[in-house]
Amino acid sequence: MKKENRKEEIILTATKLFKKKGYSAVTMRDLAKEMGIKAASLYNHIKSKQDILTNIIISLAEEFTSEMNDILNSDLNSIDKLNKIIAVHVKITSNNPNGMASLNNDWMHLEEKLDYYLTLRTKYEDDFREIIKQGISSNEIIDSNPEIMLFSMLSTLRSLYLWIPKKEDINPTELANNLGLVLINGVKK
Amino acid sequence: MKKENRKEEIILTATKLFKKKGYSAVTMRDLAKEMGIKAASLYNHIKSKQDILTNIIISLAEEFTSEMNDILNSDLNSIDKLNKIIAVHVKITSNNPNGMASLNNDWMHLEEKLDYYLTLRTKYEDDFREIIKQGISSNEIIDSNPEIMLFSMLSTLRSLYLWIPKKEDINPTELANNLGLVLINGVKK
DNA sequence: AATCTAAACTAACGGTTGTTAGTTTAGATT
DNA sequence: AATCTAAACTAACAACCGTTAGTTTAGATT
Repeated sequence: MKKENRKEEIILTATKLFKKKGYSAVTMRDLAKEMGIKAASLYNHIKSKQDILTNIIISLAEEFTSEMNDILNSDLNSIDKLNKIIAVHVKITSNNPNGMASLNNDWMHLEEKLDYYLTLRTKYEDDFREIIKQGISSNEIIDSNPEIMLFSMLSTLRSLYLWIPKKEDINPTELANNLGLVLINGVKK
Repeated sequence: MKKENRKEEIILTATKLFKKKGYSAVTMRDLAKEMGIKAASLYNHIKSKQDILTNIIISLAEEFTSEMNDILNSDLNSIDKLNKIIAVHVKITSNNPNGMASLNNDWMHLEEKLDYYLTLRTKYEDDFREIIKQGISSNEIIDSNPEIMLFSMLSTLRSLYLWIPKKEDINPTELANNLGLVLINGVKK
């Protein structure tokens, strides 16, 4: 099926445009023009505009869920689990920074799949929080507000999509390491 | 002029809707319905949809600029300057979390004022970066990549708008203190 | 009582939206 | 050579968009 190739091209182009202007501001005519075809032709490959967004977001959300499950099933200590989470965010974001923009900013425009997305997201955050609490119990992490620590780390990781494309010179492994140091050890000497 | 009151009500309502769905997805009819009037009536008070967005974003951006200037003109050491920056973000975001959503997510839909906004933002980031570098020079901050430290702190601070409204029980001063600890000292024991 | 005015209203505009229906094109398969 | 099919096309749709023009309403000022 060549159709799948073309569909992926369309989704990739849409992802780029969604990053720049947001889902709602991108029209099917914008997308078609960027592809060099007419808007109606898009419908030979995709079901709807909605369908494109769903495709972008759900596949990423499921990737995060899968990686989190691997980490939970590992026997790493809490700090190393946090380092692993950081590495996962760097990896997934490096592979598709534009898609991460949609995940972060346009999830509310999902329709049928909105509830499913929210389920995955809540589960991910719960798992993340549990790792932090576990680290506090085992005396690896300071006994401070776990909610604030979760929020701070997750905010930074969710913003990677803005930052990674601007620093193509830095390599993902090195970035994950440096980021781990800053997030886990702080900036103070 | 009573007109100013009504205008502010409209902007406040628009800010709430923009937070929920983004600027492009909110129509003037949505906004009017939320106000309990007809779309055309909005134009007795505001110039255009664009004008509302500009109003929301530019006033916030100028507030940040002004606060940053105060910090630069202070004689605090670098770590205390960082703590001050954190407190400023918590304060401004607490006062207008919905507006911060527009600042973060809809700035690209500014038209005439886009260049001005970008000038303010770049200046703010440059000043922030310079404080970090100064802290490295004076041996207060670890000699790690300042770009990564800037990115990490700024990401967390820019995400406060998502978090503050969900935690109304926490007081702003306490939040700023805890956040300062986490961002500056890290989470590791 | 007559006048003014802020703020709502109705009606409509030209343009844009996502999408469908039906048609054409050109290369691959029989 | 005849047939099939993926993928483009043109044309059009009903709905919705931001905005303007002109009118009505009701309370305050003269």
